[in-house]
Amino acid sequence: MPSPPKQVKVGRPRSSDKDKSERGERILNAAEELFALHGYDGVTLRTLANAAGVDVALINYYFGPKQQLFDTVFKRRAKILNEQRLTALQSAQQAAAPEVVSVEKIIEAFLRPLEVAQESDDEGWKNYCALLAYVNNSAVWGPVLMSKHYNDLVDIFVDALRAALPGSDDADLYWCYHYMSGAMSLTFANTGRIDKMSRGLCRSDDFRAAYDRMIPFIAAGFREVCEG
Amino acid sequence: MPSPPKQVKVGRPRSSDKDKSERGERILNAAEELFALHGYDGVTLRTLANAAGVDVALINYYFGPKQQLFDTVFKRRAKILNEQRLTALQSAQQAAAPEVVSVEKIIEAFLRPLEVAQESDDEGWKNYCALLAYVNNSAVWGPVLMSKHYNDLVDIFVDALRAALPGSDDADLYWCYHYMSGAMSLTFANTGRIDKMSRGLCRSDDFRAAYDRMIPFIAAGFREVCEG
DNA sequence: ATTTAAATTCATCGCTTGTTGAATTGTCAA
DNA sequence: TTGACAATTCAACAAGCGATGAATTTAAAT
Repeated sequence: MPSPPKQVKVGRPRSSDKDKSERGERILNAAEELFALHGYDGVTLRTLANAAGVDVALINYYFGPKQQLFDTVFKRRAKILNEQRLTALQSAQQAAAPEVVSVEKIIEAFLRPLEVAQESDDEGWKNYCALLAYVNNSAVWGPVLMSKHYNDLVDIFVDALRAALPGSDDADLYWCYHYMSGAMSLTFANTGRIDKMSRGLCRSDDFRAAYDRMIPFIAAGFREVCEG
Repeated sequence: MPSPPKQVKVGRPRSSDKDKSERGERILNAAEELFALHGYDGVTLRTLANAAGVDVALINYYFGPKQQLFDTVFKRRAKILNEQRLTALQSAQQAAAPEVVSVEKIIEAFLRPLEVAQESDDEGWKNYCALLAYVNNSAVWGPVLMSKHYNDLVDIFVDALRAALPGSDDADLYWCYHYMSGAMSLTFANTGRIDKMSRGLCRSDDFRAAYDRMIPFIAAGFREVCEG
């Protein structure tokens, strides 16, 4: 019997073919998911092409070589996350004016956008959080990509923390920020580790539980070290 | 002119050849370093063989397939670290008896072996800490390897924390432990991130600075969430 | 002395890798 | 209606992948 008409057509698709468009986005989404799960070297362009329902060569056509694709994937939501964190901080500052905003509110502005993203129905954010943990903890990617896309935000948040914790040493502030960064990336990476560790009592995907406890935890840490 | 006598001999080496022995260890050490830096898929057996000064086939001869090698590398120092943490906790408990040991002392027992290892002249521990961060933050390896090699220790430390923070909820304890785990793995991963972030004010390899601040930070967090 | 086992190198297997050039088809402006 | 350009598939490239069986040399056991 003849195999079904595969209908794989070469050349530019008709613009009426709706699912033939947004292919760039489909590539980015699949890349985000796969990179988050397997890391840079754990993903082959063919696996990725297959997951995105796209020919291998198209990846290079849109995004250039693999490294550039990785950077593009990482940058995409970094931009969004930065904006959301920034506006959250600014509105907290306005609400507190003329007083300086409290440590809790600053940390809330830092974490809330992640929690909202995770609870949203855009599955991509879950993947991005895992990717963030991968990059943040890598000695190869971390100092490059994190610094490139997040350093400006760090400056702003450290400024706010310095104002909220008057007289504190800058080294203390940066170290505490680093602890927060580590706790944040592991927690929102959603690895399933805490599920096993607690034998099902806590669930990795219960971001509300993670978020609610994390704010007092981190805030108390900052206070203890920076104004103790 | 004739090339210099390469002298690559086949067959079992003379036992007098000192540098020909301990080849298994050399493979493990090189694997530890490379896996920590590039992750599981970022390391090829040929690169590894080259770094260890060994033939490719020897890796399989000693450690079986690649996955098994990875597990062996991870397990090696997990065993040591577990023992050191455990004895540190037990001697803290003896020193505090008949009182229960404080939160600070428990966290100290958890972190101190890492700090000591990092400051030691065994370079391998630095690599292992980075590997730990990689595994801990990976959704693929984390729930498997961390649970396999560290869950027993978690139980013991959570027990101690429960005693130090009477009346606290177990979910609170596990979440706080998770935050500690995240802060620990990023901090000791030594990625160089904080150097860039703080523009040289803090240094990734200043483990003493990281350790000294981390204990009050984490302890205050536990207290706030679990007995607040 | 012989035999058995351990430790090593080498050559090779069948597949997979990232990347690219050429061919094909469609759009859109001149 | 033609010509430039955008979007896509296909086929192929050289290089590299993990794994392994065979050959070789030495050590240890009998």
